[in-house]
Amino acid sequence: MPKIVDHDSRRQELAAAAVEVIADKGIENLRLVDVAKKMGVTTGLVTHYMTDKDAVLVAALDHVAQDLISSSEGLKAGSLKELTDFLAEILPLDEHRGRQWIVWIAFWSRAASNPRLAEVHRQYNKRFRKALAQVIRRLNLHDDPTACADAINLHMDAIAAHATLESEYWHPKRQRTQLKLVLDSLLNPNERGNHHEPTSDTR
Amino acid sequence: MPKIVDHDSRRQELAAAAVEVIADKGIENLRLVDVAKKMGVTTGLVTHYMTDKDAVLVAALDHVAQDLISSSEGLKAGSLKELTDFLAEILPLDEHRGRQWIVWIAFWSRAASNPRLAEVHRQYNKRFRKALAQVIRRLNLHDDPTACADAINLHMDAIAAHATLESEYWHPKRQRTQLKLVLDSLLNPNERGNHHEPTSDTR
Amino acid sequence: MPKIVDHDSRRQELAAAAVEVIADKGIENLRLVDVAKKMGVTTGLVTHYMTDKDAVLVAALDHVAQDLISSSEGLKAGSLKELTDFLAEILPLDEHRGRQWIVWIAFWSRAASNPRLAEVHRQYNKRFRKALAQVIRRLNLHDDPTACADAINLHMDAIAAHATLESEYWHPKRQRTQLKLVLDSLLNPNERGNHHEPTSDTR
Amino acid sequence: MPKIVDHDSRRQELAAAAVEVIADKGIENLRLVDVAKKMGVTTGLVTHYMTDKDAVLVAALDHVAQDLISSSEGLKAGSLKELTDFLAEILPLDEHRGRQWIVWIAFWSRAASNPRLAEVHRQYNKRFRKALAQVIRRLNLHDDPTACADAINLHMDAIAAHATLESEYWHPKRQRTQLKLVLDSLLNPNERGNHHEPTSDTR
DNA sequence: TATGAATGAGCATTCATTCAT
DNA sequence: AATGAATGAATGCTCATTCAT
Repeated sequence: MPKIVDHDSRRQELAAAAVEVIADKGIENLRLVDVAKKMGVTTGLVTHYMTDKDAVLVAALDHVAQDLISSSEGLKAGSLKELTDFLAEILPLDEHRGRQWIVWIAFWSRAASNPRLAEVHRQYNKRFRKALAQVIRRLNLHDDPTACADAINLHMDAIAAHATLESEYWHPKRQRTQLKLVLDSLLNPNERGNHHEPTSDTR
Repeated sequence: MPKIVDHDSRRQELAAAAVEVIADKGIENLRLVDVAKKMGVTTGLVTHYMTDKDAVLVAALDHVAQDLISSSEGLKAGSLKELTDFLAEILPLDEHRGRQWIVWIAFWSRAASNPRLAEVHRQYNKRFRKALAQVIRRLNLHDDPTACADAINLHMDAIAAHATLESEYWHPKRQRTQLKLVLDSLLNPNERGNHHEPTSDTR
Repeated sequence: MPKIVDHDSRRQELAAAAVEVIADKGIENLRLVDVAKKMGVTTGLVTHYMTDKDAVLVAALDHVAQDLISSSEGLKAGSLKELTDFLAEILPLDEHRGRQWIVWIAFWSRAASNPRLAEVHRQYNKRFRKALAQVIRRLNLHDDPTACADAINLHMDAIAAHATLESEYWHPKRQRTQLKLVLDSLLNPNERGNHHEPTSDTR
Repeated sequence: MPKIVDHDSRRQELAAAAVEVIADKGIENLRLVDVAKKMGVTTGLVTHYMTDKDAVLVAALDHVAQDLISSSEGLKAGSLKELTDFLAEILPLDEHRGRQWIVWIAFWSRAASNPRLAEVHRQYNKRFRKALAQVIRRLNLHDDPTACADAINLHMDAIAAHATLESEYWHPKRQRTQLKLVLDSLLNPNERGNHHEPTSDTR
């Protein structure tokens, strides 16, 4: 009997390898040979588990999104401070997070012309916004949790995107300050009474 | 006697054609042949005016950035309302602006592995932030104009990016609401006294 | 204790499966995986019983040739009519025969660059011609049985080949008419006295 | 202005080169690189004039069919003898004709799974049969010219096919004898009155 | 005996780039 | 200035074959 291999874990390894290559060379320079090399296998192995290059891209996007977003679900934050800290932990403040964001952002333009990638993007954003809205609602931080969750979702992406492009300007301290500035402006734990009418759209 | 041709305007036409192709097919599907076809000329013409494909990309990025940013410099906004309206005008609320943003965003990941593109990005962001900071300072909307300008710069990119990916969710109305939410939270024409200490960095 | 397996029957199954795949997809699209799939086994099984792809091809050709030719040996035809009927039975008048001929013909070009396949072809043609010549001689249908057998051998292949390519034109009725036309012209049960001198070559 | 090139003649050269390669190595071993090499150009040139490999195949088939069939149209044969001689001239009696027939036959199985190739095959057979039928009718060689033309069309293909597979057995003399045997049996310049009822189908 | 994981050579195809005209 | 013919490197993908289990 041949070696038994867990197909799923093999696909995860491939996705992880693809993520590394994208972080290193950019998505436009992703070659299946490099993904294989990074895993120490051959090109044939890659197409053995993935139907084609597109599938590798989808797997890579999904993999990195999982890493970035997963911890947000079931978030136990008990205060604005804790929420801020949690979000700061996701920002590209260190090498590892930086590489993840490079990959996440690399797919933005790709998704514009690739429905499958766009769908993955949509799903993860939706989950992230939902998780955020729950916390905002629970802690009573704003009377339009949906719009606020939207704003935070956007701002996280934006800080990260600019940090990958202008890393010198967007050093860790500035990222934190920026995050705090926006969260503090948007959310107010004590003084309620917001002039924005809640958005009814809850999708 | 050779035909007299305005080199600069020819290069502008090429850049504009490249922008169209990118908006249509995505930057990863940009072929020089298609750029030439869009202009009704041959491939040779493209390489006659541009040293190589990279130069075409730089020109395209520069072209679209010019379109998006130019109006912000020397901005005459006399109130928060006018600033908001001006910014809304830049958002991808219509087809034309939408295509411009697709292109601008397409270069985000590209810039990560291409210094020349990153440089263009940096320059335009800097100019945009500077223009915004001036208005904020002039109208006395916040006591840390730089950080606020940063936040707005980020948020504009973020709204646009998500709008290109999730156009259904980010319909024009939601884009406006989101913009207003953030600007109103950040900037306050009357009630001054901000708890953030001004950032000293002014680059 | 290892399972007891009849090697020969296993190889026959493989050959039959290969024949089906060729009839379905064409010989140039024959993949060993598909042969395995058709049998419900794995690729490894195929190479376990066949040294390589070439061996599979040879086996498939042999298998289909056997089906097409076998009944001709020891043919008991007692008249031109019976001979004609027998030959008609081999023609691609129905789905089953049609598929067999597709495969037989598929090997014609293949054999041109593959000695082993050419050899199989030669052997079966020789046996078929010999069987035909015997009948012609026995029934005294022509005084050059060899040349006549050649002609019939050729014509059977030709009708079948054209029938696979132009199935609409070469509908069953036309195939029969054509066969009868040629046999009646060539062979004459009563009126002997033929102006062709018998070919001496009997290989 | 660049070198002006006659696209059509370039495509003809490519087709001719492809024919040579097929005759040399068999259609299943046709590589575009070899076609290019045979012409002394590069692979890029091939795809510059042909959309893909399939187009090369179609062009090659068309090219060889033209060579084989063309002379039959407007055939001036004034007797059965002249018709026989004309047909003999087409048979693979020499190296050159032999190579052409190898290619023509190579496409038989290919056509079974490729509609475009099948169509070319059909067209040329139709034209050849039509040309033959005209001669038979003009010389009054048979009262069912269509069926006879069919028979001759078939028999030419069959002799050639077997000659490529069993060249030793089907030496030039046997090919001629076989052709004469069948033509003489089928067609009779003097003794008319055929027992076959003419086929009405004239397509 | 049979499996199926892994290999890696082979090949069509794409496309930026060059250059003679 | 502009053309477009030709190049050739680069790369995704296919698939026969090997081999450990």
